[in-house]
Amino acid sequence: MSEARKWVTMGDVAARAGVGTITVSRALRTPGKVSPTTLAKVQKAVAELGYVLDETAGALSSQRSRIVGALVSTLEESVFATTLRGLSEGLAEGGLQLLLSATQYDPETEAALIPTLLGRRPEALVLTSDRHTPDARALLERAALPVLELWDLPERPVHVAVGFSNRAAGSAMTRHLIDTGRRRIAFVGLDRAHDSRGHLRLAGYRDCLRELSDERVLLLPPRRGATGPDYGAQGLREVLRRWPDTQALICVSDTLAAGAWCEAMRAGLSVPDRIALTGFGDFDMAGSSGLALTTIRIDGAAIGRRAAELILSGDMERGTRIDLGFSLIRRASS
Amino acid sequence: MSEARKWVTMGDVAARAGVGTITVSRALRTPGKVSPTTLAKVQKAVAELGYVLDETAGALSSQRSRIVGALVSTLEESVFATTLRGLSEGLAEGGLQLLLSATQYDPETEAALIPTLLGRRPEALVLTSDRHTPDARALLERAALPVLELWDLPERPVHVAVGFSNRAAGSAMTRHLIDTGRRRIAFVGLDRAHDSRGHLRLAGYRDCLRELSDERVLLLPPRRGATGPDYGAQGLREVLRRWPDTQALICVSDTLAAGAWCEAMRAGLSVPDRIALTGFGDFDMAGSSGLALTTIRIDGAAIGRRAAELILSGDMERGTRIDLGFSLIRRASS
DNA sequence: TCAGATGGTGGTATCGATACCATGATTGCA
DNA sequence: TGCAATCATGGTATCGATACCACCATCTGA
Repeated sequence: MSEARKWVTMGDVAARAGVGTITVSRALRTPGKVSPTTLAKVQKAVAELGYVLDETAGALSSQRSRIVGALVSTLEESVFATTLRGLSEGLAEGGLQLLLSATQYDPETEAALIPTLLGRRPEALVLTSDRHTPDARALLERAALPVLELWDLPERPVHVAVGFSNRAAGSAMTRHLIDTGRRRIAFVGLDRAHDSRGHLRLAGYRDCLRELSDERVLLLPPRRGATGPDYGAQGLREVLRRWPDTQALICVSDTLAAGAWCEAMRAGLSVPDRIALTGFGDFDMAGSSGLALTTIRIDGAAIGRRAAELILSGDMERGTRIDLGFSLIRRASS
Repeated sequence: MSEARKWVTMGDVAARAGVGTITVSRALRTPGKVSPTTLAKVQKAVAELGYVLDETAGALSSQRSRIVGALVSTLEESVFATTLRGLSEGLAEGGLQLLLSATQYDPETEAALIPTLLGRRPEALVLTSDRHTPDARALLERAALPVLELWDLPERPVHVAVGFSNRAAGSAMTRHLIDTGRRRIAFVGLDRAHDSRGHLRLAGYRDCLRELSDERVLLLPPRRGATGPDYGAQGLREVLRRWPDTQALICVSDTLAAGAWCEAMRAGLSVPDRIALTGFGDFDMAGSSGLALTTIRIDGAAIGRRAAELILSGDMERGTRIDLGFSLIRRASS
C-alpha cells in the first residue's frame, strides 16, 4: 500500500456542491431538513467524490459515538453467535454499530478489555458474563453508560440483565429425567473456575436430586486442545466406570452430550434404553436430522434483540432482570 | 439510567496531577518519554478519577483510528470464529481493535455495510468474501486503506488475499476417494447463489471427475430454518434415490456430512462400507471422539493471524495472494 | 400592512485529544 | 567555563464534524 490516498472531507463535498459544510452534514444526517434542490446537489457531490461521513469526527462533536461495546466469552460457541446476530441486527436499526472483543472466559482478560472498549465512549456495554474482577466492576459502576449483562440473571446486576435462569434449566432437565422414571442420574461438566453457567446448571441438578439418593457429579479438568466431544466421551466412560448402574447422564452442554452419544454408539450402549443423554443449547446437531438430543433451547437471538431494544429505548431501571426463559426439548436421546 | 454522569477528560486528570494535558497524553501513550516522578503523579490521578483515554478524540487528532473493520459472512459458523480469534488476538498486540459486522452471505448487505465501517476510518478492512457488488468494489478501490480478503484466493484481489484454494481442496477430496477405490462419487451442496466457496469445491470435484464416467451433483435449495444436518440428511436420501449405486458422498461442509452420517445410521447403511462420507471444515464433531469424519482442515486462526501480521507490518504489495493451504484428514467415514 | 412564525442556510465555537514547535533545565565534552 | 546536545514539559493550532445561534426569505393571520 504505497500510495497514501487522502480521505475526502465534508468541506470538499461542500465546496463541490457550492454549499456550506453544515448543509452537507444536514443532508446526510437529516435529509428532511434540507430543500430538495440542495439535497440533490449534495448527493451528487457525495457520489462523485465517493465521500463517506467521518463518524470519528462526528462522534467527537456530537458526543454520540453510535457504538455499542460487546464482550463475549467466546466467539466459538454458536449460542453467543446467535445472540450477537440478534443484537447487531437490532442495533443497526438504530444506527448503532458493535465493537466486539472476546474474553476467552477469563475475568482478567475481561478486566483488561473493558477499558479498551470504554475508550471508544460507547453508548452502552454488553457483557455475556456476570463474573467480573473487583476492578472491572468498579470501572463499570462509575462509567457513564448503561451496562447489560446477558445470558444470566445475576443476583446483583451492574445495571440490567437479560437472560434466563441456568439453575432453573438444570433443575428442569433433572426433573424431566426423574419424571420419565430415571433414578440414578449423573452430571458431567467442565472444571472451569469461571464458568458460572455450568456451575449454576449443576446447582439446579443438585436442587432436584436432594429427593433422590446419591449425587453423581463429574467435573473434568480442561485440557489444551480438547474439544467438547472429547470431554463428553471421556465423561461417559468415567461415569460408567465409577457408577456402572447410571441410567441417565446430564451433560453441561450439547457438544459434550454429542461426544457422549458417539461414545455410547461405539461402546454398543443403546440410547436412551441403557443410558439416557441430555445436553444444553440445542445446537445444529441436536436436531432430529442429527443426533436427536434432548436439550434446553435458549433463544439467543431474542436475548440479543431484547438487549438492543433496551439500549435504543434507553429506559433501563437500575437492577432490572429480564427473564426470557428457556424450553426443554425432548428428543430420542431420553 | 437516569443519572447522566460525565466522562472525565484528560484536562481533569492534568489539573489533578498538576501537569499539562499533553504530559498526560504522553504518560499514557509513551510512558518512556515522561520522567518517573510525573509518570507516578499522572498514574495516581488517572486511578483516582477512573480516567479512560478517549480514543474518539485521539483518532481525530492523530488521524489513526486504531480500528480494523471486519465483514464476515456469518458469525454462526465456527470456521470464521477461529479466524476472528486469530485476527483479533494478532491485532491486539498492535493495539488495534476489531469493528465487526456480518453480511449473512449477501453481497447487497455487504455493500450496505462497507460505508458504515469506512465511516470509522479504519486502518484496514478485512472481508471473508471475494464476491462484491460493482459499487462496493469501486468504493473499496478508491478508499484510502488496505483491503484484505480472507478464505479465498480470488483471481483479482482488491489488494491482498489470504486463504487457500477451495477448488484444490475439492479436488484433493475427490482424488482421495478415487485413490481409495471409489468410482461412483456424488457431491451435495447448497444452491446459494453467492456461496462462491461451495461452487469452487464443486469445481474441484468436477476437475477430478472428468476421468471417471458420470457426474452426480445435487444442489439443494435453501429453506428458511433448515440446518446443515437437515440438508445433509435430505442430500443422502436424494442422492441414493437418484443414483442408488453411489459409493461415496462429498458434502460441501461438515454439518451436511454430519447430517448425512446420522441419516445413514438411521437407514442402517454402514459408513464407509456401503457409502463413504466426507465433509469440509473439521468442526468439533468431526473428531475421533465424535463422528470421525474424513474432512478438510483449514487453520482458520492462522489465516486470521497472518492477516493481522500483514496489517501491522503494513507491507502489502497490491495483488498479493497468500496461500496457507489445507490438510486432508482421513478418518473412519471413508 | 405588519408582527410573528416558519423553513432553509451559513458562521463560528466546540468536542477531547495529539502534532508541532518552543522553552527551560540538565548534561556532556572540549 | 562555555556551547551544543538532550531531556522533560507546556502552549497553541489542528483534526472533521456538529451544536448553537443568527440571518434572510417566505408565509400566515389579524
